[in-house]
Amino acid sequence: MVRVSTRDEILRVAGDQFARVGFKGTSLQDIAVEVGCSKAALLYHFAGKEQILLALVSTAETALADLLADLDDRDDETAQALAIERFVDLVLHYRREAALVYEVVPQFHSEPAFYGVLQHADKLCAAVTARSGDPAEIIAAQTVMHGIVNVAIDDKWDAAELRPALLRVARRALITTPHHDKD
Amino acid sequence: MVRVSTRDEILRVAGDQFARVGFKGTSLQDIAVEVGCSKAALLYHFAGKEQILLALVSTAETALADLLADLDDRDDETAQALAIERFVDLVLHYRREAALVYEVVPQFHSEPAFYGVLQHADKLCAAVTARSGDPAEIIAAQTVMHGIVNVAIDDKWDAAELRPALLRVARRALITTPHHDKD
DNA sequence: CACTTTCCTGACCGATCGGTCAGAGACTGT
DNA sequence: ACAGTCTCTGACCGATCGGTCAGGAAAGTG
Repeated sequence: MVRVSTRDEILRVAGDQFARVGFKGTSLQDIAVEVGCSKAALLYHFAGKEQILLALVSTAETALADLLADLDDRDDETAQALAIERFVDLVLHYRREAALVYEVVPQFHSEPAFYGVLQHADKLCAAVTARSGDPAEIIAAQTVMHGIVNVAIDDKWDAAELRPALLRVARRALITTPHHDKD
Repeated sequence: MVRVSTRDEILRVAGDQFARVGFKGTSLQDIAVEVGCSKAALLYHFAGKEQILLALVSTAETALADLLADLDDRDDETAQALAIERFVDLVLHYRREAALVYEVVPQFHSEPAFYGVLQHADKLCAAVTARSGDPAEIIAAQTVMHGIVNVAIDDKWDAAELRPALLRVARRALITTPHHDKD
């Protein structure tokens, strides 16, 4: 039996609920019941409901920052290919956190605490368009990225099945260089 | 000054709010304030909060059913091309309703009232994959469709700019026939 | 004119929301 | 044995939630 700290368990359960039914759609009571503790215990570990979300988002923000750092000294085409692959892997690894960044964070559009992660998401969007700046390419990138995050949330498919399929659709939709993608 | 019925105004405002911050994230009070009537007025026109959502979704369901009917007697490739184009136009015309179908309805997974529209969405998904049945193609279709709906919600772009871009990304990602798409 | 229907309001209801607080139990170092 | 810290609980708080209800203003209808 693995000993998991209550704090980690809260984050796991809350991330799952937030991603499935939204921030407002999840009550502290819901989380507490699934964790198996009292509502007051949640508020012992976190200063408030919003702080739980913040902790989850900051996990995603760190992962996103690492990804962007690896893209820095590459040329546009290499960075684009790498960004696509790393983005898919990131989303598959942090399914819930990614869903939060793309689904619930935008609802807090005036919250300064989320500026960082949204800025990172914008940079990543630029990377997967190979910094083209073309509005149509940006729209395409956002379509694919939002789509990937959405599909990754529901557990109809597992990661092994999802990864090649998502990589293929992303490359088809986003890479415009003459040579074609391989499966 | 155009006279709009309170009922239509409620649907407009509620659709907007539901799509932006979710069903649970929108209170009847919020809707009433923006409509400019009392909360009780909402409940005079609709039997409950959920009935407002239901009315909005049934609008989408009707539009979706019309789309599917046009696909019936076509061969797979023609139906696929038509489905993609009609889907984009449908989403651009019913932005809020489409967002509801793809974002908030799945949160009510056990609600029989939504079975119809979800079934329609599944059929449409099959159509845009040219009925291939290949899991990878289904994943691709769901990615693109979810992405399109997501991008269409926020009003960063207008329909005129969005339409060609969405059509292009959808065709690139989903059409596998040897001949390529044109812009 | 009286009568009905349509549309809407303000007051109110119980339930649930996020959050506070005093204190209990377990463990640690002295 | 004692004090202190960490983790957690049950009782409780004011605010807000979705929803109900009696009744009023306005507009048709006889």
